Amino acid sequence: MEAAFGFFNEIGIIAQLSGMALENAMPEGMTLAQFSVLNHLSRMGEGWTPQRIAQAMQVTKGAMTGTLKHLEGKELVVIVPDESDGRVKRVSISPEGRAMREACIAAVAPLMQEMMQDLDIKNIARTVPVLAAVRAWLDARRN
Amino acid sequence: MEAAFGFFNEIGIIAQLSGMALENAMPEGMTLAQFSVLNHLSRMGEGWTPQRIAQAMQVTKGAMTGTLKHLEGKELVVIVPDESDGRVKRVSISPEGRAMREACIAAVAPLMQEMMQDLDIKNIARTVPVLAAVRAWLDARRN
DNA sequence: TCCATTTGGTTTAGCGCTAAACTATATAGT
DNA sequence: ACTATATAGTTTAGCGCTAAACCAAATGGA
Repeated sequence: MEAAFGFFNEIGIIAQLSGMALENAMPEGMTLAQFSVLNHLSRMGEGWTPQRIAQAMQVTKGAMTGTLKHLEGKELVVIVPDESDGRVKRVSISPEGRAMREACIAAVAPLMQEMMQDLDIKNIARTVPVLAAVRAWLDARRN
Repeated sequence: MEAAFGFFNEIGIIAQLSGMALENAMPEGMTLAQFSVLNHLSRMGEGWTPQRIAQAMQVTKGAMTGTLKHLEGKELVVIVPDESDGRVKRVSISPEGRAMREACIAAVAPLMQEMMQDLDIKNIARTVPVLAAVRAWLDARRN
C-alpha cells in the first residue's frame, strides 16, 4: 500500500521532470505531444485518422484536435478530408515534419547518452516490463 | 537508447492513466495536486510557506499559487501573512482539510488494493529504488 | 543612509489534458 | 424511405504546468 503510493509518486515526478528536460532540449516550440505524433506517423505510415492517432497516444480526440492544429500550422503535417467518408480526415507527415522529427531525436540523444552513462541502463531496462504490465492493467481497467 | 526511450514513454503514459484513475476515484473536485498539498501539510506539519511547498512538490511557485487558491477557496487550508517577514505567507491545513485528506485516501484505497491483487506488488516495489535514482538524477541535472 | 540585489508571491500567455456539449455524416432497423 | 443511433471531429470550460514579467519587502555593501 505504501509501496504503491510511493511508486505512483515517483512516476508522476519523473514524468514531469523528464518531460521538461526533453522539451527543453528540443527545437524551439516543439513539445513532447507534437513530437510523439510526428514519430508515430513516421514509424507507422501515412493516412491515419485523428481519432486513431488519439487512441494510439492514449489521449482524447479533443486533445488531438489541438495538437494536430499546431503541427498543421507549422506545416509539419498535412491534413486532408477522406474521399469516401465525409466525417473523417487523413493525416500525413510532410518532408519538413520528417526533418523536424530527426532534429528532435538528434537534440535529445545527448541527454539520453548522458543518463545511460551516469545511471545503470540495465536496471532501467529491467523495470520496463513491470511498467508495461502496470500500464496494461490501468488501460484495461479504464474501460 | 531504445530502452531509455521506451522507459520514458511508459512513464509518461502511466502517469497520465494513473493520475486520471486516482482523480476519478477521489471526491468531486479534488485533484492530485490539491491532495498532494493536503497530504504534505498533514504529514510534515503546519506553517509551511508556499515557496517551500512548491519546492517539495517540484513545481513552480506560480503553479503553487493556483493550487493553494483552490484549496483556500474550499477552506481546506488557511493562509495567513507571516508576522516577521512581510513577503512570506504561512499555510496550515484546516480540520476540513484533514477530513478531506482522509476521504481521499479512503477513496483511493480500493483501487490500490485491486491493483496489488492483480499485479505482483513485489515487482512493483522493486522498481521504486530505480525510479528514485532516475528522479534524483533528473532533479540534480535540472540545476 | 541609500541603492542594488535577492527573495516571496502573483499574474499572464501558452501548451497539454479531460469531459461534455455540439455539428455533421454514415449506417442500421423498421 | 425515414428515423434512431453510432462515429469523427470541433469547441468550451476548467485544472495543471512552465516561463517570464511584475510588485513588494528584506538585506547587504558603499
